[in-house]
Amino acid sequence: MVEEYSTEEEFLKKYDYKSFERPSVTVDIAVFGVLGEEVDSYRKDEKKSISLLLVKRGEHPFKGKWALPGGFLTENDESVEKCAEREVFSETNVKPRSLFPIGTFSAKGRDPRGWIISNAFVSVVSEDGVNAKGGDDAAEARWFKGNFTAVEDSEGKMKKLYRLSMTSGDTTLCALFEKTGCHFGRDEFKVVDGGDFAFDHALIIATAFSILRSVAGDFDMLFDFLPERFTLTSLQKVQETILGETLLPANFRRKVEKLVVETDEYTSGAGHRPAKLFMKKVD
Amino acid sequence: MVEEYSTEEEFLKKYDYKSFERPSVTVDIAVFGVLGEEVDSYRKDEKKSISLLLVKRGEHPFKGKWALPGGFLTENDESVEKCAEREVFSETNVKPRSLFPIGTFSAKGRDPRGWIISNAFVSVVSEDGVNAKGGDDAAEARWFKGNFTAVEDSEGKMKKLYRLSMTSGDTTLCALFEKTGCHFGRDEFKVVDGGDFAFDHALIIATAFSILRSVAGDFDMLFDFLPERFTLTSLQKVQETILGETLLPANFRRKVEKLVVETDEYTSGAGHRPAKLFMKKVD
DNA sequence: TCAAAAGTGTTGAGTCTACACCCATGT
DNA sequence: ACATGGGTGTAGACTCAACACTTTTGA
Repeated sequence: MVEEYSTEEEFLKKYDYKSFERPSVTVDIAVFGVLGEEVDSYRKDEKKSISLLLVKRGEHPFKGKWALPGGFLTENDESVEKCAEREVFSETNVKPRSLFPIGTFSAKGRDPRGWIISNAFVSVVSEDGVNAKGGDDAAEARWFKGNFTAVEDSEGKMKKLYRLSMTSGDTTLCALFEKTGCHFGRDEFKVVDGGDFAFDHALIIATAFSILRSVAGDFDMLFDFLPERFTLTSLQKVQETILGETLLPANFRRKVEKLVVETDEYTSGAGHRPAKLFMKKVD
Repeated sequence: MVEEYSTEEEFLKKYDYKSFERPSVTVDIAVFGVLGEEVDSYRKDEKKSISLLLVKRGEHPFKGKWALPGGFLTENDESVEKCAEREVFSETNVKPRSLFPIGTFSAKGRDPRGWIISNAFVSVVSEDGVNAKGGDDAAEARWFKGNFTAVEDSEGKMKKLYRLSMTSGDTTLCALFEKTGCHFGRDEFKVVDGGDFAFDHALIIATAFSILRSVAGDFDMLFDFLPERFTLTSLQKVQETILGETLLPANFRRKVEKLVVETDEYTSGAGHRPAKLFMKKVD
């Protein structure tokens, strides 16, 4: 490689870029949705919660553990985004509304099979087209209700601990993290207890939750969780769910009114006053 | 691989994760600094400008073109961050203050040598310890004064065009982009004219500038451009340079006063009233 | 009738912007 | 003396959180 070549063409013919030691590359996607739960009274609206799609691994390593959907980058010249889109579709039968890169995870030892690095993404799917099912190599795919919050440390100690808790039916997965810093407005975490997640997926999930929350003010992203037509309250619920706090309806309406256009449609059959349906403003 | 293995151990022994087709992996870093330019009057302070480190390629492909510092991930089990840090140090002799992942670039055809994907980073170095010089395989390393702004389209056409212009001495590099969207608060660009940059580095640089600007309000990041002790005006200049707009000093001081602690040191010999030196508050 | 959500109006606290003004320095 | 940046004060504009209040529906 220190040899001299006179033309680029000649160089390329002799150059073997595969002759070096190199990692294998995977893609993992944190697919988020804001899904509804049934509720008691006919008057009340659905309670929403932030949900994340996980698949139970059908093969070694981590056979039987829960992991993010994803897979190897093996199709020649396929981009990581295309690969991520393909993997999400094969697990959910839904084309993701958006796909956002949240970093490459490449810490030593993250995969027992060897030197394998993962390009992680956050993806958002809308509540209407959601029907997860285990596809190809995944034994089972399920939506987990997720929660990622700072925990109060027992008096005195100043470590910033965060707990991830994910529930689906009778299955609950937990993990514990320490916040190690904040750069470029993005929190960084270290795993204290990886729980029962496969690979380093606990860390990827924590990062995904943190980044999702940090962009909770971006309404273009919030729209992706909803159908084309939606009520302002459902939009508010999405933001509240991601932020983990409630907002005052009057103030929320004023904030979003420049970002939406009203339609002439209304909801009905909800046990209370009908709500006007809105659409995202395209301008 | 569809065979059944009873234990994870047995599986790992037989599993050859390298048997699949896979890309080679590189790391490219947009190293930013806010550097001063000499000025005429003894009274005036240095004019600052946002600068980016580029290296002139000494080898094919793109021999003689300017590229971001970077290199292949070839050292077994090395993480992408470690690799990026090592590459920056070998080009600048400066440990980067911070390193922020801005995505993986993997579009088909981005590298003429074949299927090679790049993990891109933004890095910030402080103005005091900057002494760029061409290291190992790079023929020459130089700081380019950079500019990335929207251009007014000649009447009517609504395409959102952006121009990147980089200057170092008598060398000027230009490229043109179209903004294709905005997801998660991050602008996305398509190359209209890649100019004289190597590989797809025009696109990586545009993305880097855009992301840097989007986090210009994060003071922790701004501090990384400065020495440990600094004047409030120099901090203001850094933010102004990145934002591309001027701010009112009185308002700026009020905004940052909670984020810094004063020292008992002052500047001197500046041809005007001395300025108190401040430090980043750690809390 | 009434609980729940849809939707409007208002007030006061706090923040931000723009500008006016004085201070200290090296040549 | 004076241009230049360092630094403080303040009035008006603007934004936003909080709360009060009216409307409309399905059972």
